[in-house]
Amino acid sequence: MTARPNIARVLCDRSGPDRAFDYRIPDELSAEITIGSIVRIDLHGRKIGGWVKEFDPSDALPADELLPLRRVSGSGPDELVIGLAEWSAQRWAGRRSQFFRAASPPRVVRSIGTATYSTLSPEPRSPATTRLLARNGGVLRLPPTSDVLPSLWSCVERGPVLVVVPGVDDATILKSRVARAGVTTALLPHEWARAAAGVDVVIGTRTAVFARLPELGSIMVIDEHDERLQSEASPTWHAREVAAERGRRSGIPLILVSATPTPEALHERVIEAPSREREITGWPEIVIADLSNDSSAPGGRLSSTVIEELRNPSRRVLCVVNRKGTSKLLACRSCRELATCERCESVMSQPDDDLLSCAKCGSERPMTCLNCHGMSFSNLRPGTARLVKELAAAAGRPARVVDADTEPDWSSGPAVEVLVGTEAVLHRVTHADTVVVLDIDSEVLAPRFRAGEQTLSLLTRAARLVGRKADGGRLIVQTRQIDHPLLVAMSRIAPGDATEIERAQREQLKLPPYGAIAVIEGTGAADFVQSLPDSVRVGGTGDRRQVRATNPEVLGRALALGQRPAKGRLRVAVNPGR
DNA sequence: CGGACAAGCTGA
DNA sequence: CAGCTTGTCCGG
Repeated sequence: MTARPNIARVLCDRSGPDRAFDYRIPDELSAEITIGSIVRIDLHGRKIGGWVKEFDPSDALPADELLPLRRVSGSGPDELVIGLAEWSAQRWAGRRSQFFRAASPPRVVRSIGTATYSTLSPEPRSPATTRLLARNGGVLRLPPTSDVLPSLWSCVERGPVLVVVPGVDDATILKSRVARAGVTTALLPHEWARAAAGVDVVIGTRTAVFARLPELGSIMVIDEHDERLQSEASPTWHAREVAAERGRRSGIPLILVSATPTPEALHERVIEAPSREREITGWPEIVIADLSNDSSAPGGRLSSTVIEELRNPSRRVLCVVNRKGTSKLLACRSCRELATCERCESVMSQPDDDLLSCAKCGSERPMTCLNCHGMSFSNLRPGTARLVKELAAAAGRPARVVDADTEPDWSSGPAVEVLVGTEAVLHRVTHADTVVVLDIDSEVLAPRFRAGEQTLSLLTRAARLVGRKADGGRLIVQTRQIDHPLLVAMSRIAPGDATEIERAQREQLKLPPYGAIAVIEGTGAADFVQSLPDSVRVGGTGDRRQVRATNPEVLGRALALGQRPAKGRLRVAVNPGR
């Protein structure tokens, strides 16, 4: 143990400067303070929180010229995680305090308990994962219906594992399965202190990648292709990339698990793919339905393949409609009747809390449903409302929209309802016999560089919902581009080929991971990009600019040098998801 | 972010 | 030129 520190360099929390200031450590606090401690400080006459990130820095003022620390509030991230947070702030051009907060417990932790490791090493294990671990990690391509548990057990054999999953529900389910096997676990962020003390398996969503852990044998990122692993808000940090950096810093392997790995995952990594036979049995039947020369559809939105499926009353069919357009329709929450105008029958909007108004003729009425006198309305996308009628007519059985307000269960009547929803429905409904993707083209052709990646992610999600072909699972994908290579590869159950198509395209266009992009938005965008060094290339006009660099490190360093406007808005999104 | 202070604006 | 508003700077 070195001499007691006299000075603490503290990074400020919340608003204010994203800067660190030095404080004198009073004698009575020196015993309990550590690097990462969460402390209270005085700054400019205000009491604020912060993190100790360094002791006795060489460029500090003499201790007697500094203000004293007020108190130590509790435990925070350790040195490894602090380094990871600082690296992330640079990589995604965000505030350090934001990442430090992600690395801190949700509630004050006064003391960290003792480790609870078990000596169990459960079976069965995954030989492919064991091989990857021996080669310092890589990509495990696992068909969507395959269980990840054997892979996790392979990791557990090596020591404590950090498992990052996309959704909160994924985390809770996995945690209970792991606990049932007699292996000790901690679920983040709630069990931050338990994880910091030491358990066999730490599970959480993307922020868990910043968890403080006393020792670690490996890291797993499950469903690496899932968009939820990336923050939608700026800074647009991605848990996969942070996990990779954490693995590098700790010298431990990272296992990326996905049925359809992204180009970022495949980049410079060893890949373990399933046998052709396991691949085929691990996916549902995938049918590509041609919409381009199929006239059986009224309105041209349903192919004969889909209509046939809809007419089979024993099959639970879930139709996914892609998000398109932003205008909204109001539908009664109780009877689902659309809010239409009594005079001109056009749709009505809701200018304030208790009034409906007609956009066409201007007439107004209270928020009441004409059909059932219900007083509560929900928003529908115009496409969805019309589509429900079309689908019900084609199916000869009722169709119902599933959104945030409706129960996701199938009706138990003589004929099962057809369910309809936007992509979010794939997270709400847990099982179906068939998923119909009504318009994959709007996904494949979307004007974003991740369009292909997101298409594959959607298909993987849908595949998991219907299950294996042997169990009746079927995935019908409607398209007007029957020859699209991505769709052809998927219909042949060759996700390896599909991910390779996507990877090669990114490489050719120098898009991530073969280059780095930042999207700069806001009134300060023009001035900001002008102030950047020559190491980056800038494009775009007005309040929306793009910055490109050869790699994320160069981009991060350049963005850190940019002049942020004193006033006006600026959003910097590095390698954004959307 | 928000307090401090300096530079600009207004009205008698 | 006092009294107020607006802008810019900076914090240990």
